[in-house]
Order: sequence, then structure tokens, then C-alpha cells
Amino acid sequence: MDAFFASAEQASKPSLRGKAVIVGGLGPRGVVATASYEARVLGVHSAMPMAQARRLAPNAAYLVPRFAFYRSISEQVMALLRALSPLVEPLSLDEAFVDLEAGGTAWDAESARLAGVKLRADIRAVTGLTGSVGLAASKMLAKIASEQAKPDGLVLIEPGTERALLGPMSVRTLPGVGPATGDHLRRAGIHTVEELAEAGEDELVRLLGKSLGHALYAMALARDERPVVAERETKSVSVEDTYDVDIHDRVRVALEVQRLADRCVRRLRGAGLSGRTIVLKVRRYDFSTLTRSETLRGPTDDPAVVREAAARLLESVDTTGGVRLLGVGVSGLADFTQEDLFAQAAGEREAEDTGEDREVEAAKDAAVEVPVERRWVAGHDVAHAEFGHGWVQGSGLGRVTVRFETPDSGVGRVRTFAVDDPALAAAEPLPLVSRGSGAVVDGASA
DNA sequence: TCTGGGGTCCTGTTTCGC
DNA sequence: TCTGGCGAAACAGGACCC
Repeated sequence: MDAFFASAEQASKPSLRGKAVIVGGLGPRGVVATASYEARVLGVHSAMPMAQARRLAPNAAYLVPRFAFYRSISEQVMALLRALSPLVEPLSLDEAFVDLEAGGTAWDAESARLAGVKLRADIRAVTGLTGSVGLAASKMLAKIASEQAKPDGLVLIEPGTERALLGPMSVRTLPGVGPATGDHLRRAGIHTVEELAEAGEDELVRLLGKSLGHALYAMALARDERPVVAERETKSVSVEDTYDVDIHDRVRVALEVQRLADRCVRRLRGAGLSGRTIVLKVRRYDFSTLTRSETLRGPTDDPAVVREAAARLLESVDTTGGVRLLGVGVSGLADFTQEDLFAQAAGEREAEDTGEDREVEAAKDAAVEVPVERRWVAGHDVAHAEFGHGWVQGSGLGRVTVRFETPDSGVGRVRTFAVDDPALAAAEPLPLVSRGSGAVVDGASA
């Protein structure tokens, strides 16, 4: 999907179409998750600190991500993909590999192109959003093709043309080559994929180690036999928070670690999992990050056990100077629990909430009401008894500003209310394509 | 006003059990 | 009983991806 989060917001809010839209954390330490193409023109891109984005695009619309909304769109798209083949490997909410051959959907370049064209039309019809398609003989090449296809395009790499196409490209194009490996190669005088191939396998292994060396050499020769894997098991579950200001107080740090441990266990249980290894993560004031881990005798999903382990791990880290981030994770997962019966007997706690909003979870952690200022989250949907459906443009000083529009309305009017106006209530996002016009879905999934 | 959150995989070192 | 060796886990840190 193209600029997925930002596109979904633009489709949901007519007044944002054609405008720079930036989705990400809005706090003082937020970063950009997705920038619309209008914002990218101004130099804004994902992973950029929000502060920098605001300097580059002071007039853009800034929104917090609405993952539940994006997930519902993602599920529609994934359903279209599964209609093409049982072998679908999601990489994230907005990207997946599909083995068209295994699905009997395509057997040569021409049939693949046809499937791609139809898929793009179906995605558009079902979600109202644009997606790009890369078609090639391997995962690596399909990925590169889809990058080239963005936005709103389709690129097919003809068999036999792979090496010529790859040769002049930067090594950074290859999956697995990030800033560090890129620098490493550049210092060795290797800039392009061609030069990577010329360097030879032994040299790459010497430079980058066994695993990456072999992998990159194979990719430079356009060799990639990795299969599309439909179901991949979760290997770890973790939660972490970056704080708006560094925490110095040891007691407060310990308290936050307990809350994170509880949140982590809730997620673990929600997924029906338990784990043996507890990991504590601490990012200090100077951005240095360290982890401490402890492996238990058997897997657990008991909040008290995880809390205690996390607390023990915290004792071994120096937090003087302050911490900016804390995290708690569990790995070494099993889908059963050894002391399951123990945990049950230990007290009928019924804290198995599954997939709730972070806002709600955070409120639960703190065991306090959501403060009135936070009730109207910028970008979230609301319904007004008289004016109908809209979204929060901003709130503060006891007031909330709402724009009344829906995915298929025109640009809506703006009105301001008191934050406690009884006529105003939170609402679910509306579907981007009104039901009834989605007949194409049935054709695709038949 | 510097730098999120949730993951995966790899590597080097230490520890532990046989 | 002491020692050595070996391999598997455990542990910590980093790179990378979306």
C-alpha cells in the first residue's frame, strides 16, 4: 500500500486530500511513521523526528496512528491476496509476499501481469486506496520491483533481465543493507550491486561475516530461493515506552517497569502464549541502550512472576543520569504453561483483555480516568447528536474542534464545542468505501 | 525540540553440563 | 578427583525492517 497510514487518513477525511499529512507520535519525542506524498515533497520521511518534520512542513496535518482502523483495511487487502494463493506472507500491515505460482494464479510473465493489474483494481474498489505491485521470480526482486512501482504502479521484472537491472543499483537497494552495512561496504569501495558481485563471495564474507556475506553475494547474482512462508510463529512479545522527559527517580523507574511487565503479560496472554525468558530494556539519557535478561526454569504467563523477574533485572542497571525509555519483553515462547494450574489457583484474575486501544490500556495501567484533555484525540472519529459524523481536529483549553465530514462527503465544516458537551461522543471510523459498491470483492474471492 | 514501537536475525562471549 | 574439551544455552549488543 502506498503511504499507507497517511493515505488511509486522507481517504477517511476529505479535507486532507491533496494536503501534506504526517502520521506519527505527537509528543516531544515522536517520530514520523508515514508521510503522505505531498509531505515527502517537502523532505519529510518516515523515522524522521517529528520536530524536524514540523520545521519542514509547518502547515501539514499531524495525526496519531489509528492502528485498529489500519488493521481493518489491512485485513480486507490480505483477504484479496489469499484469494490469489494460499501462500501469503505478510511483512507488516501494508505489505505481503504472494506466491502466485503456488496458487495456480500465474505461470508466466503475462499471467502474472494480468493478476497484478486485477489485484490493483480490486484493492482500489474494496478499500478506496492505491496499492503497488512488484512481480518477479523471487522475494528480493519482487520487493525491489514494488519499491520501484510506488506510488500507484506495477513493475514486472522479466526473467533473464535481473542482473542487468540490479547491476547499477546502490547496494542500499538490497534488503538487509542498512546504514551500517552500507558504510562498511562504501569504505571497502563497494557502491553498486555490480561491484558487490565483482568483490567475490570470500571477500564479502571476510568483510561482513558468514551469514550476511553469503546472503549478499547470492543477492548480487540475483539468486534468492527463499520460499514464501505463510504462517510464521511469534518468537517474542514486548512493550516499551519512551517518556516525554527523562525519569530520574529510581522509585518511579521501578514503578514503570512493573506497569510495563503487566502490559506485556496482558499481550502475552491475549495471544495464548507464555515464555521462559524475561528481558528488560533501558535506554538512558544519552541514548545508550542496554538489555538484561533472565531465563526461568519453565514458561510463565503469571504477571507476578514477570514483574519480579523484571524488578530483579532492574537492580543490575545503573540509571543515574535518567532514563528515556523502558521496555519489558518475553521470549522463548511456548503455547502452553507449565505452572498453568498454579497461576489459575493463585487468584482468579480476569485481566485477559485482548486487543484494546493503547489509550485504554494506558488508562488501566494507571488505574485512573482518561484526563478530559486526552479524551478527544486529534484525528479520532466522533459523532454529534445534531451535526453527525466527524473527527477531532484539535482540543485544549476546555474546547474541542471537530470537522464534520465522512469518506464520501465533501470537505466538511468545522465547529468547536466544550470538551464535556453531552451531544458529542467518540465513534468508530466509517468504512472508506460504502457497502454495496464492493461487488468486485466477491468476484476476486470466488 | 534529536532519534517510536514492535519485531527478527546474527555475532561474540560466557557459562554450564557432560 | 582433577582436568580438559566440547557443544548447547544463555546473555548482551547491534543491525535491520516496516
